[in-house]
Amino acid sequence: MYTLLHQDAHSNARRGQLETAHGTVQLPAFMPVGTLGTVKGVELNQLEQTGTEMILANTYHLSLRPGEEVVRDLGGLHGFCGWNKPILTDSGGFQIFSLAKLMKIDDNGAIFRSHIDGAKIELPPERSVKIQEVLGSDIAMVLDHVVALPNNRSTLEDAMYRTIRWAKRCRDAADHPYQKQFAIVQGGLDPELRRICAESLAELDFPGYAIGGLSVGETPQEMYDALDFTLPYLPQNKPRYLMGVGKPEDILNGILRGVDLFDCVMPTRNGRNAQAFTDSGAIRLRNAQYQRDDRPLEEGCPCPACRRSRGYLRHLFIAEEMLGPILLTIHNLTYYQRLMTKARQAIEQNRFVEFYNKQIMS
RNA sequence: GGGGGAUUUCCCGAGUGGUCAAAGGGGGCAGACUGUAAAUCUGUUGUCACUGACUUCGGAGGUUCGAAUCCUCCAUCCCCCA
Repeated sequence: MYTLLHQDAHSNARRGQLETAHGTVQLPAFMPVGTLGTVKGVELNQLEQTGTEMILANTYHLSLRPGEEVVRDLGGLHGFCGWNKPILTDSGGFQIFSLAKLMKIDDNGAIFRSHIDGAKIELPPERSVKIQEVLGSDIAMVLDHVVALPNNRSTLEDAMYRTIRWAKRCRDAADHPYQKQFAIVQGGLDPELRRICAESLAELDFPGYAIGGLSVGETPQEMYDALDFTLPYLPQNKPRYLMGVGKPEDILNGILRGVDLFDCVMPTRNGRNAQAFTDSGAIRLRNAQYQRDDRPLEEGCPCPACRRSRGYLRHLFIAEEMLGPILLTIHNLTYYQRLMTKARQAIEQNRFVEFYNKQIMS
């Protein structure tokens, strides 16, 4: 399912391809987040025009609402939401972190209090696998135990070993004609824990590997260091996915170190919150300085937002018009996908380091 | 003509003797957002020489150690009776 097309001559950056039941994804790739089966505010044709090839949806959230059987009866995740390209589902592991206040965990699994109606939701690894199979995503993630950083070693260690145990259970429970399962490396910022986790999971021979438990409170440099001491222990011939990351510079740092796949809410959420990404930095459109700014967000950007002036886009946000969040989300996704396209080209030409330096400087 | 009620910081509005530069909204300004409980949240919003001082609660005067708060007159607006 993974093909390494080209290895950059001067860095660990790799140009690859990921084949799934719903199409091929060019790597490195960025997946917009569509937790509930929709990339918030963006129609499918618009999403395709941003250059998006794969999106992410969420097991926990879709299981609560509308329920995985409903999704199955409406054509599976692809038919349900209308996106006929690759979809990856996260396992609910991130909710163990983000909904920690509503969650209890033991070795059997996570137990949530539904954030919608308070109902008790049991999520052992086997159930996460089953939900994802019923949803019918192309790639399913194992249920992992995500903990916040910084954290003490015993907590990190427990979460890491539990993640390995759960990965085995997920693999054993998996039974689907085309869905592939990715394992997730935990271990916080501890090199030894990361190595043990990566090596243990590698032995289980998953079709892909993710690095999880990052961008949860540590500094960017700590995250980059964690990549440096984790990636060497992951198989070269399998795709590597850095979960939940990130800012454009984080993504470039990931690619530089050999990451193939990313996802993050940042372009969509920040777009809804009036922040636009550009090569010259983020633009906070609500700021007064843009009131009479007649320039587009980014010169030469083909997205629909950039057919308007910054002043107009600001007006949409100040007036709380829904078009503002929609346009800015599309712009940010266009920006992210353009960045990925340029990164892929740079790798092919063995010029990724040069490209990286240029992007980081600006 | 007589009686009653109002006038608060950009707006609405709370505040009836000190703990009031004055609650709470709104608006403004700024910031955050990394496998989405997020079209959300946070800070700030009289001036300055800013751990202090000064100016401010329709206007003017007065009572008091002390007034947005009490008294007098004036201005403007609203309601009721003629």
